[in-house]
Amino acid sequence: MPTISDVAKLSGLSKATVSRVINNHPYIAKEKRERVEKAMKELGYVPNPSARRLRGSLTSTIGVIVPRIVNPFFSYLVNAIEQAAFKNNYQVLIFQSNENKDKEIYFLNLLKNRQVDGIVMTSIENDWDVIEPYTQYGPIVLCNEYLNKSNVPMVRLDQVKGAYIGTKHLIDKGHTKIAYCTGGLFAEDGKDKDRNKGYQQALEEAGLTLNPNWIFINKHTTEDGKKVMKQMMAMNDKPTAIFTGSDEIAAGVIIEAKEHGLKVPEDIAVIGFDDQPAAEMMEPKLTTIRQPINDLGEKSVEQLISLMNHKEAAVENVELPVELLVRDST
Amino acid sequence: MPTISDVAKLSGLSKATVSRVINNHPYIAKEKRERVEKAMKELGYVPNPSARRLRGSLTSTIGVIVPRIVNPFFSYLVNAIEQAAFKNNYQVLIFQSNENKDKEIYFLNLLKNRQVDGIVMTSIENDWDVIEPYTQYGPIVLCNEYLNKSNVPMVRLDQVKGAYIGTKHLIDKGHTKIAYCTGGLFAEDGKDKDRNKGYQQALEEAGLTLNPNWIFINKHTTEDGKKVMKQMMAMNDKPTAIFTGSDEIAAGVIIEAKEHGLKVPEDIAVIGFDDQPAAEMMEPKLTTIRQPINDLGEKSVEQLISLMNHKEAAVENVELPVELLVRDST
DNA sequence: TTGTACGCGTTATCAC
DNA sequence: GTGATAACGCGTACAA
Repeated sequence: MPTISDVAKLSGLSKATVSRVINNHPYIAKEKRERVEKAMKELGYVPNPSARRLRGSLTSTIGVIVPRIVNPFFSYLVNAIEQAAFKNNYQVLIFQSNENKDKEIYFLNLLKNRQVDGIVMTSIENDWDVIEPYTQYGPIVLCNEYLNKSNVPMVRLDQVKGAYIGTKHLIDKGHTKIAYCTGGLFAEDGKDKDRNKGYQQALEEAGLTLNPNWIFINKHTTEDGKKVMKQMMAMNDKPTAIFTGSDEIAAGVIIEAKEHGLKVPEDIAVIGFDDQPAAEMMEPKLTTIRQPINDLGEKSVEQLISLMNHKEAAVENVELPVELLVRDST
Repeated sequence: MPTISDVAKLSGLSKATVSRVINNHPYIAKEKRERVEKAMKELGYVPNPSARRLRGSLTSTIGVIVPRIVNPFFSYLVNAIEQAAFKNNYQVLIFQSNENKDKEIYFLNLLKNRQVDGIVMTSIENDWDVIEPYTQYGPIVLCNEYLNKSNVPMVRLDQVKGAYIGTKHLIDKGHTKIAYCTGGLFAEDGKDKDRNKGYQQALEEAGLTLNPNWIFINKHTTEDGKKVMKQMMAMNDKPTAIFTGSDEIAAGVIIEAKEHGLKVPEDIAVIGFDDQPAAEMMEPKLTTIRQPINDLGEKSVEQLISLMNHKEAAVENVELPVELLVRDST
């Protein structure tokens, strides 16, 4: 592994000059620049990022923290971020927090140590109070997450509207008994609170009252969806439609419904969330809410880069629109 | 960002002693060790990985190169690798090559620069001749890839058997006209050559002759699957079954078949590959070949770690078994 | 058992 | 325009 000194020696110039060539400084004699470049090529020289970082210069590297990479939503988001970063000559480090607080802290420390110039967080495990101190070492952008603190840049989706248009769509189809799944606890304040609001808003507007029996909390997976369907079938007063909160849950609901001879959407209408690839593979094809994942990634990177370049760039909050995709399950 | 000197100052000891504490050296007085630990906590000290790497010590970091993270096969594989690495106190850096040769080289250079101690490659874009030189800087393990060079550790699946048991299953079901999709060119030597072999072997054993019209090359996506189905319908002599090579392609075939009123498996039997989550969500549920992705990741990491620890550990080639999952599409 | 001093590869400062 | 040189934070040989 050749170093800058090797290049200097081979080209018969000083380390300083070589460094200047590497970093595109002005005022270098054409002839010397070429000698350096030739030497670099000859030795297969590559600058050592550790040394650069240690020296204090920027690293052209940003980090992305995701909870679980196997979740398609996040793998698509990571991809979008990676593409956008690459366009801007940034390299991406991907971290999986596994919803673990300690791992999250570990990754944030990479900011402290200049391993990365900035971080995109697509989930938050720790309280903001413990994350906040890290912002002094470099910018942190919240992507798809949302906090009631004012000084954090956030890029996110209009979740209220997502749940609202989904529920509204079911109402427009004539449904009045609409079940609802949430990944959280259906609390005023907490996970998925925006979606809860959208759901309730649509109900209210239509003059429908919320039936607590039809609210399913802490649901995430296809298995959860199956369980939900089982529970609904055991009810005396059964819902005729369900807003599931994710395509996975929707899949479980549909599988279980068919298992028992129920027809979708005739007996039970189902609406998903995310528009994952599987949504189109199901039978019936799933009506769902599409989230502009690519925009989400792009805006986050833009935001981060501008923050990295001008320390005091305006902290901007971006809210992206979601979209209803009507297919065959409603 | 406090440094080792700050800790030394605060604890009233030397940098050397602090360093020893950090690295768990023997022969440190209990009392001093505690003073150091107290100081570290007090300052929120975290060692700077760049400095460590520069100094030449190992980094407890391994890199994983994947072609596209949005491909569920790879996101699950990355997850498996990450979990296994974490268990062994290794950190994982994930790189997406996007099937780009230059990006691959860029990542391999991180090995040269000691950014990572070793690399798991789950795909290979460049010729081995250009990758090989990098092995002198640290171990490279091929995971799910396969090369006819003897000195590279490889952990992979028995693809011959995968295609064989899939095709055999269709034959056992009474099919004699079995189409086949490959991601490659159906050449003797090249991408997917093992699967090609398995397919042909099963055919031969059953005394069936291969019909070139039923071989579809360069297929990868759900869209490709739809096209394949269209092509098959336009044939005079139509296959009654198809080995698709991936669950995505299988999904496309099934969607298109149903679109045209064909019944699966009565009119056309379909078998996938991978056992992705979507396989169970489809209607009919997809018969497919399950690959032991977790084992694949675990073995690769094991292999890599043993190579990193004992320079001259035995280069081991592991071949993992695949499994047929019979569901409703055949 | 502890401390001193050097070097890892790079870039910025200063002097020429 | 170019070249010495110090400094970034750390780990280790050597000395004590």
